[in-house]
Amino acid sequence: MNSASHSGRGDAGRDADWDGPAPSMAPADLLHDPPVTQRGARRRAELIAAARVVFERSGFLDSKLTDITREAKCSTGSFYTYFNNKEEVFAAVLQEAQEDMLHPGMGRVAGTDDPYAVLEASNRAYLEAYRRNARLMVLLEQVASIDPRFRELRRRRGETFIRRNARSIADLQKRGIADPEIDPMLASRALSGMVSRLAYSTLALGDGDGVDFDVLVSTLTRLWANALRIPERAAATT
Amino acid sequence: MNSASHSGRGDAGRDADWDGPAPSMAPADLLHDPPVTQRGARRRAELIAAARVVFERSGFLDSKLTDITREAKCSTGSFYTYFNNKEEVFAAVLQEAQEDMLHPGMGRVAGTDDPYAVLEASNRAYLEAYRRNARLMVLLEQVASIDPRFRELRRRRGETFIRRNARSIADLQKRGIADPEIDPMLASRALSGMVSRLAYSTLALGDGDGVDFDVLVSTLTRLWANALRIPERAAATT
Amino acid sequence: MNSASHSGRGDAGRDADWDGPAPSMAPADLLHDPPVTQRGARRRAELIAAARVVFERSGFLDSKLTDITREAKCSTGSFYTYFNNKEEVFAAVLQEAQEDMLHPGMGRVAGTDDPYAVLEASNRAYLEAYRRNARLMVLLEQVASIDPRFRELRRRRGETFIRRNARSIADLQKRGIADPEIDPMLASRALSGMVSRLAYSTLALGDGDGVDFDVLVSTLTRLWANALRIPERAAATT
Amino acid sequence: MNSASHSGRGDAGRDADWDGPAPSMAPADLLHDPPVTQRGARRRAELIAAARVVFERSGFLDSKLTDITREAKCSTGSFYTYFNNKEEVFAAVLQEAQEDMLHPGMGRVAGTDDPYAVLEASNRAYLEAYRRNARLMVLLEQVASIDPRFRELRRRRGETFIRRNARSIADLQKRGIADPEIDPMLASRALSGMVSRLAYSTLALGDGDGVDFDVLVSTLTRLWANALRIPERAAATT
DNA sequence: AATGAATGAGGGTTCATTCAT
DNA sequence: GATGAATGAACCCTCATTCAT
Repeated sequence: MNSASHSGRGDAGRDADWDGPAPSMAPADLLHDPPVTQRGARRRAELIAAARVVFERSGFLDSKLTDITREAKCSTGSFYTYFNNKEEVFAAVLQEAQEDMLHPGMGRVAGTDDPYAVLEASNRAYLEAYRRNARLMVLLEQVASIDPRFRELRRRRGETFIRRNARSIADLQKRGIADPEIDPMLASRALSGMVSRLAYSTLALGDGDGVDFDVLVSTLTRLWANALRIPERAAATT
Repeated sequence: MNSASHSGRGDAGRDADWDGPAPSMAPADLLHDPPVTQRGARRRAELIAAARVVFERSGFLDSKLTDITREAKCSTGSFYTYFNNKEEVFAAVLQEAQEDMLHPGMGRVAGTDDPYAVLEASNRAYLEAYRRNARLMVLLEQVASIDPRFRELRRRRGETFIRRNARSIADLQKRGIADPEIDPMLASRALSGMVSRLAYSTLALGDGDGVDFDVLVSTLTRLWANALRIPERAAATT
Repeated sequence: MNSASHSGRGDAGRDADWDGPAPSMAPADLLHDPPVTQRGARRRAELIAAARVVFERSGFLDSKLTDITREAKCSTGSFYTYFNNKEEVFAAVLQEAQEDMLHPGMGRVAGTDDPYAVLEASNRAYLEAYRRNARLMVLLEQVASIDPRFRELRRRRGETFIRRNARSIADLQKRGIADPEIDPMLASRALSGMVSRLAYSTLALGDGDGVDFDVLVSTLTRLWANALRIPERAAATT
Repeated sequence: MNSASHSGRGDAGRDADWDGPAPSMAPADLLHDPPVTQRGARRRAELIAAARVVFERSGFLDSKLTDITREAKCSTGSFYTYFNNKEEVFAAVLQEAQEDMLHPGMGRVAGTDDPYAVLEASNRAYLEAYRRNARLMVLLEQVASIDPRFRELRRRRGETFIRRNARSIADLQKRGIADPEIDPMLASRALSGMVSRLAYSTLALGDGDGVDFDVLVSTLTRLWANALRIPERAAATT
């Protein structure tokens, strides 16, 4: 049915059992009371948007709270009405991007069971989402390297993908399409890492400058498929 | 002769063309005048050792210069006799570890040409070196995410491995052992990334807790070999 | 007729000449317009009750206005409908307790003129009232040490007792029961201070842990009586 | 030999067993490393002197750190070389005054055993010391009402006097000079409180304005003596 | 060379009070 | 009257770097 997917929702509706209630990207322990009025909600949103702009422009460490409030055109005090500190706005910024990052709404390989095609579509969706949020990912790396709470958050985000893909791999093994000798979880860890790492270095940092996006997708897909010994155009058995 | 290697020195003496003069891990613009007297050299070494201890204990950002001088049992002022700032000591700390990290002195798979065996040995050497310096790698990630000079340094370090491995892949392709359809440089980028990423997450961060080291080596090797379609025990001779 | 009394109302009706119009515990310049509607009165009372809870829990300085409004389950803005600031609620809190503190409603040593008995009853009544309001007295000390207006208030409260007791002493001297050599006012100052100080340290702060309340009363009474050379069971009649 | 004494050292050399090593007025847990150089010691002293001036002028709460450094003519940073915060300088200020406050070097009633005379001398010494440090005592009251650590410090300071005086009382009782019915510790608590309280209100706050100092001494002494039933001019038995 | 005190700009954070809704 | 968001002056504290001794 489904296969390796960084994000695909081929098994939509059935993964409610994965991460519990809803995999929040924000550490719960630093959440401020949410605003009550409409004006409050608007202000909060403005601050989050401003924060994203400032963070992406200057990085987390070099962003001063006043930069954010200046960008949001409000007073310092207002910031503290909605957040307790810089970490907390950053968590809110991530929260906003979360949906797009975890469920890139992949290109729906409608009507195919070809694992290779599904894999490719899934990779493409993941990489496209990564590209859209590249600046944010750089930020996440930065903050994760500084603050353990965000390190944990990054880990959880990673685990979501890893488990999802481990399932796909196990599934393919069961169907006799993938190398049965390989531990699905560890393989997923390695291959998911391969994809996210390459995404980070090429899409976020701009390493290996000018790699063609499609080549990126196809190469990663081919390596992934090869690694698991998935036949290129596997007889898409009915 | 040689093959995929993260670190091997099978091609020793031939990499002079890589990074120019001498692949130093320290950004040149950070270097202080070296000490002249012998006592000075000792002091400097003590400071570097102390810095490593402090950095590994508290992270780069939370390490204060006074923490380092206190650990080194010397005055604040003395620090500036040997280094211009925190970045510079950190560069020196990395420099000290450089030898071990770039040239893990792999076990020289003496007398074999089997690409798979060479690959495995090479991966093992890399991962062992990584494990030895895990704390430092976490630090490098942290500092690279903060300071562009170290980001560049990390990039260069990565490129060293990537090019080395790209060369091995091209070589295997020429010998008809590896999938010729794949771009060696991009594949190397992806696979080297896979290895270093998994090393980081399992060995440095302790993710996927308790993965057996040998399983790590063999899984990565198998995935790598599969990805390139290298036969497991390819009759590599001739 | 009457004697040393920290609070007794043996001389009720005659103290109109003490502090002017009405001995209010609240500095007049702090007073807000009183509420008009009935709902307003209730609100105000709720805020005062909440303030007392919060003040006693956190002390004056650490109590934030929002703590009080949160405790009173009303908005920040509403606070300012009834009070101008923190000092003013505190004054209101004291006002509420004033009756109990100034006029402990002592047990009316009915039908006796024995100065010793009256003294003891009076001390007991004072200490009992002190015990009931111990937390508030700690607060008063705190605020008095911070705000001159409350320092003045505390002084006036003290003077009330001091003058009352000075009168008793003078009376006893006139009757030949107390040491005539002593200045009644200064002696009252000293002895009233002795009582209130010991009340503060033992009942409010818990010093000299576990002093029995009755021992406290009898010791203070004995010391007071001795100090003035009042005979223990003086034939006080006539 | 000796008798009630707030400070007297009639029993000098024998009280080493009272409070242990040395009754420090400063909470140990907030002490900064002492300066090493002479310049450092001077600076520290200047800051303490400046702090005392500022504290006495503006009170603890209204004194800003910059007021102190301005008064001491040094930078903000220097302050933190010697103290961690306002509390700590205040502790240092108290420390400096400690000697004078705990051991006022009483007027040495040389060659007399008359308890009354000793008592009077002792009270005089205490009150003189109090007068000298009146402003500081107001400060101590203020800070103690705010910070539990100083509340504890005040308590300990008080206990020193209380225990000292309790001994004297017990001693007099043994010698048949004082009322044996009274618990020495509680009596000491009450009477020591009487003295310190009156000292506070008259000498520090200026209540009962213009009480003559000698009258203060003699009245307190007489009340104290009376309270314990010490004969005015007890037969100073040889 | 070594020491450790001196510097001070700069940031985060608080919270009483005001005011638009 | 009630609400709760908005304000921003004020202050504490940090710490890399310099410099007198």
